[in-house]
Amino acid sequence: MGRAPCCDKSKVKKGPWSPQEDTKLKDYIHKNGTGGNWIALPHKAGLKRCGKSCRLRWLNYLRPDIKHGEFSDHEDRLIYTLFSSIGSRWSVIAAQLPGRTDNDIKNYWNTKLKKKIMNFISTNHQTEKPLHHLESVNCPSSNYSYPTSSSVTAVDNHPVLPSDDHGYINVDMETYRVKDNSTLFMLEGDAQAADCSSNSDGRWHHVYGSGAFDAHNNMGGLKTSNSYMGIDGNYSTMEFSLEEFKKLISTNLCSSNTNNNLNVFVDELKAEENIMYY
DNA sequence: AAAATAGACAACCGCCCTTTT
DNA sequence: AAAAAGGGCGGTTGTCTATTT
Repeated sequence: MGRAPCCDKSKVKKGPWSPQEDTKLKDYIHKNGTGGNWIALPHKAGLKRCGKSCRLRWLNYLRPDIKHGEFSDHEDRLIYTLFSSIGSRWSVIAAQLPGRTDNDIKNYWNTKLKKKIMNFISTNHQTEKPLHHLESVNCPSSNYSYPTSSSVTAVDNHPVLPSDDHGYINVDMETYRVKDNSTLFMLEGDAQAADCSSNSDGRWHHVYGSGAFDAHNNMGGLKTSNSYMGIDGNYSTMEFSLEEFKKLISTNLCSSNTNNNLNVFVDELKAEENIMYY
């Protein structure tokens, strides 16, 4: 037996909201707030709607701080970066984009952004770089969990990076060769993170902390145990060769300390051995 | 011009988790 | 401690509009 429905569906209006209904809901909430009970709200507000429907309408559309309109390139990159690392946890992603709702982002991803990115990866134009660098992102919470190989799927012919049961990717660096200087790697840990990019001569530089959330100290900034990472958003820039870079990663992955485990994602690989973490 | 199809996004459903009783 | 209720979330569907046939 399933759980009882939250309201009598036969007495409740469904489908698109009319402007009159919107006004009623807005007026009621402006005067009284939500009262901490969405189920009781429609009756009090004189709406023949399910409480959940009212909640959704308010949170996704009527709320005054909602941002409507086009997504910026910055937002595109942020969504892509977060989706690459945590998958379709839209509410977590939305929390990083002020004014955007999970529903909005989900719709945007499914209808536009995914195609845009797939198109970019498959056509692989040197001159076109809609997502040409990764955003620095904060780890959303202390119980940040990574998708494991069982929860990720290959897109087209792009293989999926293997990961262990804890979601940490087993990096076989031999698999990933830098074909040109536009290849990007992103490192991310549960309490600290680093971005890497390469400069024109193909050497790695800008290995820096991204101001990740430190779950253990409950504050921004990075652990200082790794000298190449910046502290409190102050990036310390060092140059790394690819070999040094590989060593850096393997050192961290070998650590038994969770804080030092790094998760590796590959973005925008432009070689025939393209790898997509999805 | 009309019908069919595709695109966009609002809205719903059902499940899960947390809080309350 | 257990059951019920409420809230939150992600997947999916429904509806409206734009574009193509």
